[in-house]
Amino acid sequence: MDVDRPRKPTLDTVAGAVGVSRATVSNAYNRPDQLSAALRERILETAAALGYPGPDPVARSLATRHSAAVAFMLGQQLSASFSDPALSIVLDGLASTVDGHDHCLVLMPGGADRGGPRPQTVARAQADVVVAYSLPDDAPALAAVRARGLPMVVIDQPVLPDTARVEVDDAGGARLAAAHLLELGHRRFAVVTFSLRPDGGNGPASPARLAEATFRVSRDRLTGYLSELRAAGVVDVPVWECSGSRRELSRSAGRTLLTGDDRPTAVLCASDELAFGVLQAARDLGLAVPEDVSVVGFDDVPAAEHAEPPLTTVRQPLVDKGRHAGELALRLLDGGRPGPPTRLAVTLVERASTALHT
Amino acid sequence: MDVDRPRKPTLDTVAGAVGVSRATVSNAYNRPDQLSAALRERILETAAALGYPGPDPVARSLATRHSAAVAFMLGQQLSASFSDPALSIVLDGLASTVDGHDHCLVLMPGGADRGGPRPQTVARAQADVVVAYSLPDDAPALAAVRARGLPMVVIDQPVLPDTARVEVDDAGGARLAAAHLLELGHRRFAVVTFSLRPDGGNGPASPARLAEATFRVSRDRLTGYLSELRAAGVVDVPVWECSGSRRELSRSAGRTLLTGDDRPTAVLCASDELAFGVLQAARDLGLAVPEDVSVVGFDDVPAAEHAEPPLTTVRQPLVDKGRHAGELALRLLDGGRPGPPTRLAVTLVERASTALHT
DNA sequence: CAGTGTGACTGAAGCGCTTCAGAACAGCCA
DNA sequence: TGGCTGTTCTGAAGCGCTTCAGTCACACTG
Repeated sequence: MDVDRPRKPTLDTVAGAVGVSRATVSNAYNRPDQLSAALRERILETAAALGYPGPDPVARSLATRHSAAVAFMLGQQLSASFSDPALSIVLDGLASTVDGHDHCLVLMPGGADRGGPRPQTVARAQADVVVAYSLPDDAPALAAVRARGLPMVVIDQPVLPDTARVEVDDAGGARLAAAHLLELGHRRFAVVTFSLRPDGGNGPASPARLAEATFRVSRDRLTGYLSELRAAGVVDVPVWECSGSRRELSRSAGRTLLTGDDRPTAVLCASDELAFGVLQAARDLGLAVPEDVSVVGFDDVPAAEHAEPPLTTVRQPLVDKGRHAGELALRLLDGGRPGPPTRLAVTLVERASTALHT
Repeated sequence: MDVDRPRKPTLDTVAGAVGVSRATVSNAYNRPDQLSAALRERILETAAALGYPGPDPVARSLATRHSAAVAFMLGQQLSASFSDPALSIVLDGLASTVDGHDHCLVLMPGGADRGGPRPQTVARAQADVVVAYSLPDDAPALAAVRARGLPMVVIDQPVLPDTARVEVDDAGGARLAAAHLLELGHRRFAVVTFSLRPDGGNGPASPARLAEATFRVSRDRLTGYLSELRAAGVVDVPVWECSGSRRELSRSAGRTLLTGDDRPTAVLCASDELAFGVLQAARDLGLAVPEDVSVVGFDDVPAAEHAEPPLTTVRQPLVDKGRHAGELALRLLDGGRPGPPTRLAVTLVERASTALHT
């Protein structure tokens, strides 16, 4: 039955039909200036008539030695993105930049091997540059990229030799937020963070665990918060680690943290999403925000503005982050050198979830 | 300067170093049973020593004529996923299925050309099966897949000849929800939906516009709601179209819809996310849910259970949807035929956002 | 000892394309 | 007419791998 199924047309088929060489047909697609307009027209028409969909991308990649694709490695499951708007926004910025230059995006979700994608997955990906987003420092996927000799740009991650980097001053931003609260007169704090390590830990985090954090973002924000507080003489601040970034997790964290007489008057969260959960917890407990407790987030996702009350938070330029990463990737693709890290600015956005401690 | 940079090692390099044929090295990676364990060991060691990262994926794809990748086409921007948890969950199900079989996921976000990815992007994607998710019926990307002769599985979309399909009974689910409300005694309704067409329309939707909807999901859910109501004699139900699925959009829709003396006593939403906005709007207006107004959603995303009040909604198996699509894609990849559509069941989940109309 | 497997390895074709050095030819100027 | 410059098209090499029909040597049978 397969016998008389017509084979898919190739460049040769078209060349044969038109009566020109294969090179000419190739040029018709890739270098219109290399042949007369009339012939090109004829070739394209014949191709259409034969149902030839244009040069095969794989063969083209092999011949040109680049695949016109950038791979994106994640430090978490994809489903995490619905509870982590920051990820989707960054990814979107990246995708549109890359797509605008006719490159594809190969997605490699993490969560498998120490937080990152499996090395095997990396080895088989058809891409010639990869961008890594918030992987744990020790993810094997990182080494796999190395092994393939692919250029890499990292976002929200520690310095790796010979990679392009876009980074955000997480620690500085966190310090801004802590300083703000300190200025408002707060002295009793709590901190809520997302994962420190990809092991599902959930609950109060010991100093030992803090020291062992492998997710750079959690580590930096946390360090920023705690160091600013310590500088002001505030120590022994309880830190609660959520195993993910879903607000339900921080909601129950909040309910524990905000119970008791010596409850904190201010809660510093590692992300807006976590802050939303804490806001919820306060409501659950009948506490008013910001009258009874101040809450700050981090990221300034679109929903922060519409929260109740509108959330004071540290804004980081999420779309730019993705876009920049995309541009760096494109540059590396063109043989550019990594260059110094791009550092994006963060700012404190004061809204209604923080107030003077009375 | 480039002159003495060592070229990347290839299969040949390794073969030469070990003193065997290229075929044997290839076998070492792909068919361990074709050579002695000792030789294989030696080959792998030499490869490691030379820094050979394993067979080049592109070359391998060309030779084997399949790329071990599945492409995923979206009917919207990627950033939509943070306001559309359903998308992330489906995508996650798909990604993990596909990755579990050592296949990559090539992402092609939409929003560009009549809602879908650009045909050009499709033409260049290195994948040998594509999954289309909620594209408008007339997206050019669909034709581009056709032209390449790639097998396709569609999710949430109308029947296309010769494609595998996973579908959900959207209309039936919607009818369930409407019937539930009818049973509770409601007679004054409003419907809030997301986009009917990818043109950014936002506001009350005329019957003409309803008739022209190109997003199948919106169309079916809407039709389900309205037909069930009509069957009960309820007509002239106002429909509000939001230009996206963000809850801020439905929040303002809700504020308009729920104002006035003859305001609806029940609001049917095309998704949970939209329902959350309506819940918010009711709160804004000082209306109690479900006492003053009942609200139902659609999807049953994780947050529905934690909403205030917990949301009555139509549950569809989101993870299964992605997983099934992934499995179908893998089957098509293996040369399987499309087969009849997989239809997933929906159920009504009654929670606290709906009550008797008193 | 011829005959027959069998396991281990190889040669060469081929996947569908790009690219580059050149061939062929026309037009132009002196 | 002869040399030159351009334009248009071609031949062939090569991208890095898989695969399949063998070849070869070696043991095992009767």
